[in-house]
Amino acid sequence: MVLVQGEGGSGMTEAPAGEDAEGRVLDAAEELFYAHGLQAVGMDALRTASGVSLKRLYRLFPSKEVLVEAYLRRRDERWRAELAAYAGARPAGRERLLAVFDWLGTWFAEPGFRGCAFVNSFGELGASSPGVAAAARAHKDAFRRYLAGLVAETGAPAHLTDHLLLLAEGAITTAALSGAAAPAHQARQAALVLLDAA
Amino acid sequence: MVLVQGEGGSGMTEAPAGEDAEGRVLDAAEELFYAHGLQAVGMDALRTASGVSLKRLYRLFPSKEVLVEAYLRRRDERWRAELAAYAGARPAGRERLLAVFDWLGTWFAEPGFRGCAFVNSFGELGASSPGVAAAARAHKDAFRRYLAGLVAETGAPAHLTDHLLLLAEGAITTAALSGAAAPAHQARQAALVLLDAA
DNA sequence: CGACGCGGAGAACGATCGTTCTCCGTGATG
DNA sequence: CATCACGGAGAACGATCGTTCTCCGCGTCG
Repeated sequence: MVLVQGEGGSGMTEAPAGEDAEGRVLDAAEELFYAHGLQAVGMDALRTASGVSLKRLYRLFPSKEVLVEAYLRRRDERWRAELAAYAGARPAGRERLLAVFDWLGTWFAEPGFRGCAFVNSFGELGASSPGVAAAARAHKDAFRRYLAGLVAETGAPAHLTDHLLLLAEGAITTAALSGAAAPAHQARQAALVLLDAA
Repeated sequence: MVLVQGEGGSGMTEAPAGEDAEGRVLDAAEELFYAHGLQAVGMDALRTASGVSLKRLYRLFPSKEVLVEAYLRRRDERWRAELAAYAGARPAGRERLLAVFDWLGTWFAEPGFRGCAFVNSFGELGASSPGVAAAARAHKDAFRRYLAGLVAETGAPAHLTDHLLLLAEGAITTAALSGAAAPAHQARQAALVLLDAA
């Protein structure tokens, strides 16, 4: 009967940080994994940062690899939701499509910006972890599909999607390496040229 | 007197693989670090792959970090030399500039291609190793300078350099994640549009 | 021919990591 | 009030890593 042991047992016994244990673990994972890399963050650091005991942590995520994949999944969802919310506030068409690059600019300017979490994770573990590689590919595919939708709204030919995707990816990488937000504006300018030529 | 202990002592005692110890270590480092990542490759794997004893390895490179930076330095030089040789064989101007993207296509199609070694290294250790971060920035700066020279040869405005740089970076990342060489052609098409519009 | 010193193979060392286990306090239950 | 099961803190464990040390063979030089 009581074998459920799913959440807090008898309904919300304690909730120190206004969130449940899984949420606090994922918050800590997102902050630490993104800032320091996957291998550089140990389970003990996650435990300290989240305040969730090691035992509970391993019941929620049976291995570090599972936790890493959960981190990537949630980051993908949040990242795309943020982008969609930002661009969705602009009128459909060229303006919304170009807003993607404006949003990149605000992202690049955030403190602690360190490039694309999926590119970084893929570079670090993609060769040895099929799960990480698959998560990175899924993220990029989803981003491309979103971009394709915006391109279609402008009536531009579909192949423009790939060109703009390259500009966006290049801007993310270049902003991460250089530490500047300027690549977002440069990408927007180039995108405008491609859009006008299409 | 004999305190020099620089190379082989009394002139080339043995050279199993047609190269000196430092060269063999760097060859092994380039292959293993690029294929598996920096942290995933231990000094013991380098020793086995290079055939150079641990003692000698540590005399050549006093720490793993020094070896990693030497690997990045040499990879930067070789990468740019290959690119320059390929593009330099084409007539100066638009053709040579576009040849950069052709060369990217041949690179992407190589077996074992796993993206930009500098982006991968930066994502993995850039946050904790200033040397790795500096090497990555130096590589990207050098590539940008080379591209700027080619742009200047075409008579196009200087700001085209940054736009083409974003296309190239985006192609590298996208090719790595997707495992396809197509991004090189897409980037070339987009570059042609930008070039025509300039 | 005998002593020496360099270099290689690999054991050893201390640190750290992912994962599991032990011990103890606590809160609910009869 | 006594019992018990659960969860937390953190020690323990085995593996692995970067780095150093030991031991030994072998070529060199007086």
